[in-house]
Amino acid sequence: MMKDDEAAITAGLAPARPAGLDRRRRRREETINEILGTAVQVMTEEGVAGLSLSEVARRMGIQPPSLYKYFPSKVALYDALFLRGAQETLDAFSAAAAEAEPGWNALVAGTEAVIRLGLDHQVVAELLNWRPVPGFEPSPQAFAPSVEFVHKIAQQLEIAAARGELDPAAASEEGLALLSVLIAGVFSQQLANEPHATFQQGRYTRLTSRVLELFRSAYPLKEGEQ
Amino acid sequence: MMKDDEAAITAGLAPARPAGLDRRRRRREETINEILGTAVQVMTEEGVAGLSLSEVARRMGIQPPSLYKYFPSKVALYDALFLRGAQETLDAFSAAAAEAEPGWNALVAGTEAVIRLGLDHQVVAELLNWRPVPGFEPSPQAFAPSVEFVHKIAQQLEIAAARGELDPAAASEEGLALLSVLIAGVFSQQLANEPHATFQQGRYTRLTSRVLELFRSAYPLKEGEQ
DNA sequence: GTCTATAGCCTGATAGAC
DNA sequence: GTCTATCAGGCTATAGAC
Repeated sequence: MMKDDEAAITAGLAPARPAGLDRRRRRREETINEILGTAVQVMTEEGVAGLSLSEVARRMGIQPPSLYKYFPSKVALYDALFLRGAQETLDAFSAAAAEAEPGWNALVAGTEAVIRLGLDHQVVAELLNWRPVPGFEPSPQAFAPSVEFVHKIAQQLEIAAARGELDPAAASEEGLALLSVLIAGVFSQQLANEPHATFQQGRYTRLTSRVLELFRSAYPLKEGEQ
Repeated sequence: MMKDDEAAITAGLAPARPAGLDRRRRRREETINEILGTAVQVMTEEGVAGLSLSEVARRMGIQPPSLYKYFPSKVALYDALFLRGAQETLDAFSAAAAEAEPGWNALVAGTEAVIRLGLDHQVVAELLNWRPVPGFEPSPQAFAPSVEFVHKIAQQLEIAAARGELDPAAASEEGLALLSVLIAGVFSQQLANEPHATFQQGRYTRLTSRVLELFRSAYPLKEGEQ
């Protein structure tokens, strides 16, 4: 059984000054990335919970014990996948939001970018948003980007309220919960019922902007607000 | 369990043949129900995909091969769980809707009942709404109640439109998709983030009526409609 | 319909040689 | 860091006695 070790992040950063060590570290990171990529492939075929270290090793042409030089346990591998996925999600939101006008427009752009990313990396999205692996919970470090992500959404809600694009009540716990319900609804319906559709054509994802407008209409500006 | 006591009691009273066959069939159904119930327990602890026939047998105090007298394979067991869950969901919706005024009120009552049922039977709800078991797809028979369920919702949308509670545009493919997005959003967020909360207290489920009102406002009556 | 026994796989993880 | 060898267990499913 899984010993339920510390789900430590194992992308160990050695102090490494000399040049030879640098190259070795780079090779190590490449191998780690190959393991993560192969793991995603396996999960895509066998389900998130169906990940098998033996199968990963088999596909990489190495022996299972070698994997333990990079990840001390299966849980640690899940943790690394979670961390990478959460960071990518945060980056996608930030990048899309940064290119739009701050406030409501940034929120819409960021949301769409995150849904698109999730469609492209479905198993990772499952790992991030649901709880498909009993016994696995992300470590605080792996979860940190997700926290930051929520924080950024709240920020944009506040900006939108300050700009008079939404009623200030939208920038609240309730507003955040409502927004997350709408986005999760679009995403989970699409994934469960039509996982291979594109964002544009998906029966549910194509409702994204309609749903976001619905959110906006839930917090209409009151008389006298800008 | 108590099955043995019951068998002992009825053994002396049972008339010759016809009733004997009857009793045997009833016992068989009881065993099947016990298997299904135990399977739900195991899935609750180990995840939907973590269901193990050996573990079911262990908890029932029988040997694994005995299970094969009732279900020819593990997939067949999943299928039976799916069928039972889908039927219960349909029944819950129908019962709640029947007690309310047909149309919008019935839709609201039915929706709430289904979400409550899902909260009480979370693993079954996962099996019904997501795809947690790679390689398992419900058979047409097991899926039939789900089809009927969607049909009933569409019916109530039409009734609501006919009664002038919604714009007729709500009774469309798009309206159905939008409604399913909203309900799935509430449910999946609650399950993923606060699975142990009650319907009343859940950070997301308590938004249910707010979200349904939002749906209604997405299809406002036009001038001149009743 | 229950059981024992077992086939024929799979898994995660460790020890230790090279 | 790679390997072989192996532990110690898990699993689904089948065969056949009772």
